[in-house]
Amino acid sequence: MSNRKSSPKKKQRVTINDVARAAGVSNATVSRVLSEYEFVKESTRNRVMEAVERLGYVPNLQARSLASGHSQIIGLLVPNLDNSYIGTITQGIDQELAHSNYDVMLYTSHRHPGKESYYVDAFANGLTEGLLLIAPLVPAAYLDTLRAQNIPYILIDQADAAESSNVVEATNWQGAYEATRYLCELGHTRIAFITGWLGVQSAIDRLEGYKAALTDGAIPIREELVIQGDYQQQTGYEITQKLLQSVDPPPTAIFASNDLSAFGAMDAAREAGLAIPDDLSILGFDDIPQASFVYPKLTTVRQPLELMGQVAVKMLLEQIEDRSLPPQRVALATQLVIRDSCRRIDPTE
Amino acid sequence: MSNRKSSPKKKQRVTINDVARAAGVSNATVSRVLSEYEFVKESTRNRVMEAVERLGYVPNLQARSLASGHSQIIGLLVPNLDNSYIGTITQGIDQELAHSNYDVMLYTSHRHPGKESYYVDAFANGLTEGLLLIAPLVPAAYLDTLRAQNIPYILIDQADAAESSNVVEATNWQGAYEATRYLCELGHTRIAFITGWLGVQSAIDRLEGYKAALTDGAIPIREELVIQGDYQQQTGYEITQKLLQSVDPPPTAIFASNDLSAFGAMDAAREAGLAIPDDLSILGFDDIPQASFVYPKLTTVRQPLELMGQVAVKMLLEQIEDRSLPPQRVALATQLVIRDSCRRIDPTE
DNA sequence: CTGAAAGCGCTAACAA
DNA sequence: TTGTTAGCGCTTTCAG
Repeated sequence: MSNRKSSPKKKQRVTINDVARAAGVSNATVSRVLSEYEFVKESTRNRVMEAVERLGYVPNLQARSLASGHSQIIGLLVPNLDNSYIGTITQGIDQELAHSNYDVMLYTSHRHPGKESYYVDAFANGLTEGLLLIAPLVPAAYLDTLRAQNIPYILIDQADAAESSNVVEATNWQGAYEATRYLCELGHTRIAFITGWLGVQSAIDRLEGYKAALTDGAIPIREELVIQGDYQQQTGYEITQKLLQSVDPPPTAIFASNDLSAFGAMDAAREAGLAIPDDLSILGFDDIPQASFVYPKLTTVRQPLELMGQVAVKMLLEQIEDRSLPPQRVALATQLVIRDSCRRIDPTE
Repeated sequence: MSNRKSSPKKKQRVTINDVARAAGVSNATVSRVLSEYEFVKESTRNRVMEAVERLGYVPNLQARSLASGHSQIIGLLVPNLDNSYIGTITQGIDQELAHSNYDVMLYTSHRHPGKESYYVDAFANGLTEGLLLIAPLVPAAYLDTLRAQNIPYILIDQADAAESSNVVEATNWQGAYEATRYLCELGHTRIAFITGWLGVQSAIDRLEGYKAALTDGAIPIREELVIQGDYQQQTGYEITQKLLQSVDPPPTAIFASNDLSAFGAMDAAREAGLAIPDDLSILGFDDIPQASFVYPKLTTVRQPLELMGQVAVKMLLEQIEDRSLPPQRVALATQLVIRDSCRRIDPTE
């Protein structure tokens, strides 16, 4: 008989009822103690905590969410994870989350390329209380459903047309304007521009900033110097190769829409036998960590990536708490970081 | 009366019962259809699917896991996300996961530094069916509990002493040996070594490989050339600065335990006015994407990071399916990738 | 081949 | 201050 209850092999999970029994209270009381409900007698609380301790009880999350309607989980949708642009933003997200009780589900959009509906389902399944979308993604594929399901979401570094989206971005236009301006002031007149993926607004804004600065500097915009990229290093490399071969006279400066593209450009330039910045100035956008570690150190427009992540989390949690909050858009200031990849040239060159 | 049911504002979620009612069957039947149970009459199945479609029904994940005991979620625990070492592994994880029905929860160990217990709870809460741990982490803090809870886990790029751990790693010893050997063959005799964080076995293995190669090359091991690092770029930078100042005669080559440290070393060397590889050869470990984009391109020991991620997922899913599987350890081959950061020197130099 | 019914572990009124 | 009682939405016997 006695060996019945001593069987330790029962790997059954400890439930709230076990704790309740052990503490001689009802499960409701245990629940109250665990959710830090105020009106529980000190002694009862102690008894419960002791039992929790002793049994090694850990609440079951799905049961809790099912009953309460809150999962305390947010989703993070990213195109991929192989560059530190995303990584840095995520760092910020993470920091902010440390102050909260939320955890994060990771969704990568390339896991099911073209299967946006898969994700839409995943978001709608109730697991996730809100969503952080980091650019560059094709938001249109998700956003309608998200709105229909009334799931709060924040777009990071990419605006969309709908008024109802929350977005955290940087002052892309201004950043690009200022950077281009800087290049002009260094005497450059043949400034090529490698765009980002033009499916997102931020890429368009950067392009517009570039154009505006040229116009203000009385430099004609030459379409053959504006090439469509996609934020990938490899593409930056290929574009630059082509640019250097086919445009005559060649540009004296290249402004890339993100640092990764700029790295690609540097590489192509070097392969073409051009010294940076002596033969060619290169300027990036983002200021990811490697920007200060490549050689020469990359002059770039800093986006406050970490801060963007933090702000996004803050906004999202607010929206989750109070669904009636009006949508917000915040644009954080960019800053030109002058390092070693651009040099002054004689205008007559 | 009629306006009662036309009220479209009821933002209540569509449940399985709604579908059942709409299709004129029981919820059990809907469940069967959705879980692709074989023995459902064709016509019934169609009716159900039609209703699912029409109502836009998406199953609630927590309810499903609660009832079934399976969440179809695995956890990914990483130290951080700001470098592409983790990113590349994650890429592999992701690819493999694309074939499965599992999603991933992301836990970063620096979110709650020192609060390992927080994570242990998070893992034990039933949300996660298994765990992928990417180095460098302090596994001891988790593993006991994981084992006690019988949660399957895989250590990536870090072994631990316990026989019972599943691990996916690379041939660290051999990789380091071969690389050091290469440096010797280039004529180097003063080869400094920047270790990784010695809390993980892989870092120790690399150190041992380095030492063994020196010994085999009849080169004495000089302790002042072996400096303890931690896999961070910044640390690699600081160590190299010190190394170049304080050791006389200075090393002619530096072998860093990971690429990030190697980048730091390159930077310090350059600041000290040394040309790479002319004045100093530098060799890394990992072959993260940037390795081929820094200047000069980094010679390094390639770890099959993506593959490691894929294999880890495969192993984990197997373990989840069948908890009784014996623990496995697989070591994937490394490969020396010779690029431009090392050069032959005259032994008399 | 399908339905009824009993939970999974927890929360949240409602009583007491 | 605490217990009782319904569920949350789904899966899974067990009958039929």
